[in-house]
Amino acid sequence: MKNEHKDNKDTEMKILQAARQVFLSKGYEGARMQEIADSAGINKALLHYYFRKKENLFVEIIKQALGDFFPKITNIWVKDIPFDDRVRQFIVNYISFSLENPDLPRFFINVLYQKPELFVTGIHLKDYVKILNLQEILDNEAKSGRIKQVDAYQFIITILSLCIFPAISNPLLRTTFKLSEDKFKEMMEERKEIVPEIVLNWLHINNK
Amino acid sequence: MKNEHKDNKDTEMKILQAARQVFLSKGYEGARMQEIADSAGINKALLHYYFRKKENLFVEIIKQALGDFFPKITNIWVKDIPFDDRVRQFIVNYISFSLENPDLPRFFINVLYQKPELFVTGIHLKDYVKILNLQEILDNEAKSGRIKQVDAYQFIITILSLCIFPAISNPLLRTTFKLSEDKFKEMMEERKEIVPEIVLNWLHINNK
DNA sequence: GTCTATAAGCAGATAGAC
DNA sequence: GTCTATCTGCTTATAGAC
Repeated sequence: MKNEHKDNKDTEMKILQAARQVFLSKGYEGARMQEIADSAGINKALLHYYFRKKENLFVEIIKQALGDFFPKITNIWVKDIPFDDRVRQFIVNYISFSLENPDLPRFFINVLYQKPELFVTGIHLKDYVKILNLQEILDNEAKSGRIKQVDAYQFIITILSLCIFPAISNPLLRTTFKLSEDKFKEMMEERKEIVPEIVLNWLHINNK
Repeated sequence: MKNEHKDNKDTEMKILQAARQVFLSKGYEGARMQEIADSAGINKALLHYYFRKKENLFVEIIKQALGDFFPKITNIWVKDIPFDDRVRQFIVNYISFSLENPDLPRFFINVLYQKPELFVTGIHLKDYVKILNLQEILDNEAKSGRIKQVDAYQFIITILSLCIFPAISNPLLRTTFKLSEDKFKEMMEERKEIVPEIVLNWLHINNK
C-alpha cells in the first residue's frame, strides 16, 4: 500500500538525473531512451509514462540546466567588494565551474545550433541576465579613472571565452598539442592566475 | 559511352561536399544519409556504393576538415614581420575565419567528446602543430625584453579562446543577451581591435 | 506506478535491374 | 555508375497485465 502510492517524485528525480547525464554528454540525437532507463534503474515504458516522449524529457533537461548555468554568470557581480577582486573571484570561480561542467556550455551551444526551437520553449529570462547593471559598475569604475571605458558585452564575452573555451576544448586541445591530462590540468590551474591578469591589464591600460 | 565512364570523382566530390555540410551542422548522430543524398542530387544507394557505410564517409569528412582547420593555426607564424604585427594579423584572420566557419571548431569539439576513436583515425599530425617554434619566437622576444616570458600553449590557448568561442557561441550569446544579428556582427568587428589589444597588453606588461 | 510484450516507424545497408 | 525496391535492425512509443 505504502509502496504503491510512494510519490513519483522519487522516480521522476532518478529519471531526470539519468537523462541529464546522457543528454549532456551525447546530445539529443545521440541519446538513447534505453540508456536513460538503464541508468535510472527502470525501463523504457516508465520513461514514457512520465514524460510521454523523448522531446519532452529533453526540454525538461534544458530548463533544469539553464538554472545551473546562467546564475553563475551574473550572481557574483552583486557582492560589494573591490572591483578588481570581484573580477578575479568571478574568473576563478568560472574556470573551476567550467572545468567541472564542460558538458553544460557545450550542450547549450549545440542545442542552439540544432534545436533552437526547444531552447526558447525552456528558457525563462527573468533575472538570468543582469548584464545591465554590469555596465553601470563598469561605467562607475571608468568614471573614477580606475579602468578604461569598456562595453559590458565585450567584457563578459571576453571573460566567458577565456574561461569556457579551454574547458570545452579539453579533448581537442590535448589531442592537438599532445598534452597529458595532468599537464592540461596543471595549465588550467595556472590559468586561474593568468586570465585575471589578462583581463585586468586590459582594463587598466590607457585609462583616462 | 562517355557518360558511362565519366569519372566518379565528380560524383564523389558532390557527395563529400554535401556530407560535409550535413555532418558539420548536424553532427554524426543527427546527420541522415537521405539528406546527404538529396543534397548531393543522388540517392542513398549510391552513397553506399562509394563509401559503404556512414562511418567511413564521416571519417573522410574529418580528414578533409582537419586540413582546413589546423594549418590556419600555425601558418602565419612563419612570416617574417614584426612580432606585434604577426600577433595582430593572426588574430584578425582567425576571428574572420571563425565567424565564417563556426561549424568547424564546434564539429571537432563534439567529435572528440563523442567519437574520439574516429578522430585519431583521420588525423595526420605532420606539420599541423608547429607550436614548438612558436615557443622559440616567444622566447626570443622575451629575451630581448620586448615581452614577458610566456608559455606557448597558454599563449595559443588564450588566442584561440578569444577568437573561436564568440563565433561558436553566436546563437547562445545572442539569445542570452538579446542581441540582434547585426549588433552581434558589429561587436565581432570591434573585437578585431579589442582582442589584439588584450593579448598584446598582456604580453607587454611586467616584462623584464 | 511499474512491468513485459509488441507495435510502428525510420535509418542504414543491400540486391539486383539497367 | 546509377537507379528502384527491399531488407534488417534499431529506437521510439504504446497496449495491456499486474
